[in-house]
Amino acid sequence: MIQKLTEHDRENLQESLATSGQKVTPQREIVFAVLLAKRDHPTVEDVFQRARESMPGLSLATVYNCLETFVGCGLVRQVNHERESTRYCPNLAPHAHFRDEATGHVHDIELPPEIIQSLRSILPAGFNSETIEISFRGRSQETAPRSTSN
Amino acid sequence: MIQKLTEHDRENLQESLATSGQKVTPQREIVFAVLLAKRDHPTVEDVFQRARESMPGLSLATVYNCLETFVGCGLVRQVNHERESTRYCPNLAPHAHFRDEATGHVHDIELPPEIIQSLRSILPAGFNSETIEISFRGRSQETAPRSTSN
DNA sequence: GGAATGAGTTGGAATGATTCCAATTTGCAA
DNA sequence: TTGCAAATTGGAATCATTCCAACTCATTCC
Ligand SMILES: [Mn+2]
Ligand SMILES: [Mn+2]
Ligand SMILES: [Zn+2]
Ligand SMILES: [Zn+2]
Repeated sequence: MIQKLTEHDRENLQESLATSGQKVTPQREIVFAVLLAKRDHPTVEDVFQRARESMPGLSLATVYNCLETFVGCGLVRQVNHERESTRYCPNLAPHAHFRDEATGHVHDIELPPEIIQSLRSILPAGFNSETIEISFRGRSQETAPRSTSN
Repeated sequence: MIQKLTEHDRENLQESLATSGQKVTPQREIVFAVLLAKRDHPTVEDVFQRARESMPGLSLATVYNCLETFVGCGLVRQVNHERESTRYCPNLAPHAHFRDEATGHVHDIELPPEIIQSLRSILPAGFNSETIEISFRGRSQETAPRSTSN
């Protein structure tokens, strides 16, 4: 069900792992491919189900391990909303998340650099932030079904 | 250990509860007082410990219940960071949170209305958001020990 | 080659915050 | 008083995540 990684994506995976002294494995390839295949912010369980179609023996523990590894080497971001299961996002561009309360879907919202700047500027002296997380909650008129893009 | 609610705070509690058809109880008074006494974004467990000093028989379940009730009637906000325990905040003014990775402390960051506006404006058409949450993560030069105000 | 080494994987057990539930207790109202 | 409905309580159940010990597999070293 899951298509192989493109040459480019595979290289990206390989290099990112290499920088933190880790290797590409069949499991990591598939988990990464699953994330790229459908960018709908899947939970670990979602990833597990999808990845299993290509690799039936894959274990849930390994999915947790792979995702943790990817987060560690900056290949993907974790996305948390309230107390729900953690979701994973391979979009590395600065962006916020919009959580549709009706459907549970999570959408990426592009974040202009000037907004990020103005946010940083509201921090009092002495506060140094490496990370800013912004999440919206509400309803959206769930438009285009959103293709199963790359 | 915990001082009683001021006349003003008690009224506030009473009215907020009333609007959603609920009543003031000794447990709710104490839990609310605990939140107001030390605005350090305590976890449920923190609140439980502090409240027990004034009411030894108080149960953890009740603390969960009270806090849920307060969130429901808009008296306090929940604050989540990553996968950690939920924290509670009685500051109703629009504000972001800064989580100090060194100490674990959570600080309120005032949020100017124009920032909120500009954030709303980045939402594509069709997205209606009722809530925006902003959280910073980083280090702060932990200044003034922050008084046990109010 | 064949053993040693070490990262990665696996299944299942352990954790821990939160939720559920059934039994009491409480505050009012009939 | 008696009866109710809401609130409280203690303990069990949930469930995402973490932990762990055994196993696999590729690579390095005689
Ligand atoms: Mn969607
Ligand atoms: Mn502090
Ligand atoms: Zn995203
Ligand atoms: Zn706050």
